[in-house]
Amino acid sequence: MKEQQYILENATSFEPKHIFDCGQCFRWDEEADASYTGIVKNNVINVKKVDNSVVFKSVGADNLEQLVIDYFDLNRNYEKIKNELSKVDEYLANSINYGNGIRILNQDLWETIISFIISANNNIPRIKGIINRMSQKYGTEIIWNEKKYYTFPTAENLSKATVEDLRGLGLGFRDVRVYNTTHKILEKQVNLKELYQEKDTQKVRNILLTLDGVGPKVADCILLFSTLKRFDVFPIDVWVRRVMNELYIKNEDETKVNKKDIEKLAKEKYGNLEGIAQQYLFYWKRDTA
DNA sequence: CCACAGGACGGCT
DNA sequence: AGCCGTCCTGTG
Repeated sequence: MKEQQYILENATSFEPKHIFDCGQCFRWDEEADASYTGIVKNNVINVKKVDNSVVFKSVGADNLEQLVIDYFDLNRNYEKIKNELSKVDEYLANSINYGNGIRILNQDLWETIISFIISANNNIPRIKGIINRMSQKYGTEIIWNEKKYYTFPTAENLSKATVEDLRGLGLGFRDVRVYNTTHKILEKQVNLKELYQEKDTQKVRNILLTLDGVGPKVADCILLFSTLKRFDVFPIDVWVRRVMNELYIKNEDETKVNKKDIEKLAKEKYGNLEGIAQQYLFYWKRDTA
């Protein structure tokens, strides 16, 4: 396989660390040379920021440039988005300054659904381990620079795993959820392609909520981080609850803060860009914790 | 030994 | 509709 390369010049709003460390993806690892290597669809891609350029390398991709433009959402003007959101208040402006290179990825919908079901009550190292083992067993091998990588398994391949198989990979109580959702999607009880036809985010969200293991937070993550690409959602995890409480609500006990209140506040302040605002706030709060 | 980590679910009031 | 115990596993 011949190695391909694509270089993005004058890359503002593109910082690999910000992108890969803001909790939206699980298949990227940092290399010794500060580049990142990850798996996108059937490709292994290496990303490195050099001065103001970003160098993408891969093998086997039909069109690396198009793949990268799609995945990293390069046609979206983040400078404009950041300018707009920075006007909201000083808090958000500061968090945007902190995570100025964040971009929200266009990740495969199926992969995003399963990944975030696994993320429930879980931490990132373990989530990544589970997904790696799953891919190793049910994905396809790719060799690059003499190292083995594995694509995320298709629904069809993953459906060959029994609940016990999944438990063996370390999914814990999420095994049944992944099993049920895999089969539900494969049997088209939920047709993923149809989700793209529906404009109303809440209707898509309600459909996602019928999947086992998909609750409010996971549904919002799927809507935001996948190719569904909805910004009018506001995933609330412990970190977002914490930061929203500290900045605005100021309840003595953050666990008592009502999710509805946070959602209302986010909608009022950040409007239809609330999903992107959430990423800056989350990254800032979690990274400085 | 226990607490807890990017929640969901089900069985209670 | 809200509250709360429970769910597997690795780490501190």
